[in-house]
Amino acid sequence: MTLHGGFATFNMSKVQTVLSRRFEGQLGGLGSSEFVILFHLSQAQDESMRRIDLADKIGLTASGITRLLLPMEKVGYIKKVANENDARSSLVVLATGGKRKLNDAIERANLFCDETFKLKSDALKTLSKLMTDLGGSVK
Amino acid sequence: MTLHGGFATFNMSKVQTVLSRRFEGQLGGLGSSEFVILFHLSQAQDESMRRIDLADKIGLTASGITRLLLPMEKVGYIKKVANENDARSSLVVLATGGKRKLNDAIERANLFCDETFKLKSDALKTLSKLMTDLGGSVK
DNA sequence: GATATATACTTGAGTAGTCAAATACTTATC
DNA sequence: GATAAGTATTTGACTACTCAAGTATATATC
Repeated sequence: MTLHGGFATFNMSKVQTVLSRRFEGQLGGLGSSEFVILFHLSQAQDESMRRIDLADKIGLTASGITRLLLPMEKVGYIKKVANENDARSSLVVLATGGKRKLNDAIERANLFCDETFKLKSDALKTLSKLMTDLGGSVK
Repeated sequence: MTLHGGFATFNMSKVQTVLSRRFEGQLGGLGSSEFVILFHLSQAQDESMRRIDLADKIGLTASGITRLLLPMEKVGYIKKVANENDARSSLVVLATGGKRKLNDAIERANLFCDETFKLKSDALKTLSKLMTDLGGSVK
């Protein structure tokens, strides 16, 4: 049945908007995309990435990244560093302000996740795996 | 492990944005939320719903619905009908223009789904069920 | 080593929402 | 039947993006 995919995406869209709206309220003034950016930076080698790789990683466009990073640089969450090997791209580096904010947000996020997913841990494992697979293959 | 939920939602967010961006391109000028609205209207009794129920169904706020419906009424996809039983709310009714547009979009959507989910049909069934459950329980 | 093509990023203009406050009606309580 | 509290919708001001086009640099080809 071909609409399987359609229904899955309808509901995914709903779950995602509702969840991320609620999630955002728990993040201490951080947008959920900002949180994800800081998180990925913290996991990356040297806590830095090219903007384009960041965009791919989280599924936004390059221009979306530019617009999101602008205010984050102003308040000192990230820094912009020239790329020696390729002058077209600059590197985004996690700054100390961003590290502090991220750790704070992770604590809140953990509480939120515990609360939200308390009773659904089997389904959650399945979901997590599915999403990780899909997240890697979608382009 | 508490971050299970976090990772699941990160990836869900990515899958969702990427997928819905691509989906939208296949819809013949319809936004993906517009598509979902028309679809739910077509399934509803008398092809009509209260705005607030529509909002709950698809996970948007009432004001989001207001803004989305405005242009859709202008181009004749839906109509606004007073509610006899409760003058606070008006009913949204699927109009002929919307029906035509929806059928057209469903055909395209089917092609898109076949194409996108071709090789992933097991995972898809699981995903579909999971999302339907979650979509019902999330609030 | 010029020329074409591709990549990384930014910018202008627009869209699809959000939240908080305002309006208009309904329901419950006394 | 007035008054309070709740529900449905709209509006103003804002955010978080998108796409298309532009700029700057890099890479491949001849």
